[in-house]
Amino acid sequence: MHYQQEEQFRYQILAMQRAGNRELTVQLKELDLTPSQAEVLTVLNERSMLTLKEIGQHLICETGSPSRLVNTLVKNGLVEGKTDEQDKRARRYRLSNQGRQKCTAVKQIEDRLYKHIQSIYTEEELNIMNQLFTKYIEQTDFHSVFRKRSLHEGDPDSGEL
Amino acid sequence: MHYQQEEQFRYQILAMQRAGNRELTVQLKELDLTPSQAEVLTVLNERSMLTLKEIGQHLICETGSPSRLVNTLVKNGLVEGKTDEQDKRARRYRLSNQGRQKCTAVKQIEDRLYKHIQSIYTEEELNIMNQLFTKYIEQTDFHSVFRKRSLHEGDPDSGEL
DNA sequence: TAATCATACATGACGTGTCATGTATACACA
DNA sequence: TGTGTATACATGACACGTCATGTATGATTA
Repeated sequence: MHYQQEEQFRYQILAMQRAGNRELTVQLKELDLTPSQAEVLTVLNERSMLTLKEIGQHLICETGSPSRLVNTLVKNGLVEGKTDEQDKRARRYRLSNQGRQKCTAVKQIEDRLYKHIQSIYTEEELNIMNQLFTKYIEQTDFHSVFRKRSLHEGDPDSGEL
Repeated sequence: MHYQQEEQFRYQILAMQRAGNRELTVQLKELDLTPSQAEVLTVLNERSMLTLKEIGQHLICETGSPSRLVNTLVKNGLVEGKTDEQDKRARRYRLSNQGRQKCTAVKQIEDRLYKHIQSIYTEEELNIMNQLFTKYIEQTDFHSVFRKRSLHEGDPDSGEL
């Protein structure tokens, strides 16, 4: 078959993502959170008082602005938002106390996931894959997300907000 | 930071899948198809007269049975289904003529994607990643999908239907 | 045969990714 | 100032992945 490696690669990426997401979904259910919601909490835990647009720029999702996602978290009392004084179009969001508590619980669940990954791959193998992944992601819109969130190894800082 | 490599790995898998899916979505839009729908067509092109359950076992998706997905394709005239004679609970599906035509168009788009992957990675690099991915996927429900669809390199046959 | 359980599928619900569109505010500039 | 354009966000639409539940049919067995 033509492109056998490429086809396998494509579907295996899909399978890895789906499998990981399912695992996370199950674990996060006990916190009444979805993986997407947990990602927002994590972002707001690292940098507070972000606007919707800025939150979106830190997520591996959404071309547009994740208003529904954040509004669900506001409705559930995990995130507080208030209109920006300078720019009344924008709203700035931060974790509530309850949100901060959830966030530490999320961290524990993420740690479990990371331990699972460690049980499958050596640091060397992860390093190889991460470097190869970067080659692909560099060519996509997501590259800036990784820089902003300091998820790339050598990154000293994330640059401007 | 703890688990720096593992966290980067997790999010990069997500980003790769999202980026690839977006690219495919754009390309497939000119065929009025979604990536999921295209996957069903591809599966039915390789093996005809499958039941819903069997189709589901060949997709990288769905714990359950993808009835809506297939029904959309039936409604759009790309797939035909008829009740199984032996087992009246089951329905067997196959491509219509129109579905077969779409399928060749899908193949061209997939080839473009595979060429794009080739432009980023050498065969050697793909081989390394594929082997590492397999270590993860072996531990998930998706392992059987890859065997059934002969998407693993050494697979001589896919076993039973 | 009748009762029970398992299976194949359909369907409704929910959250989400994506796109298109609408609304309020900010800004630029004549 | 007023007018047009850009921006931040909200919202509706659609398809999908996931789960729970319902329905028809098949299989088992008392």
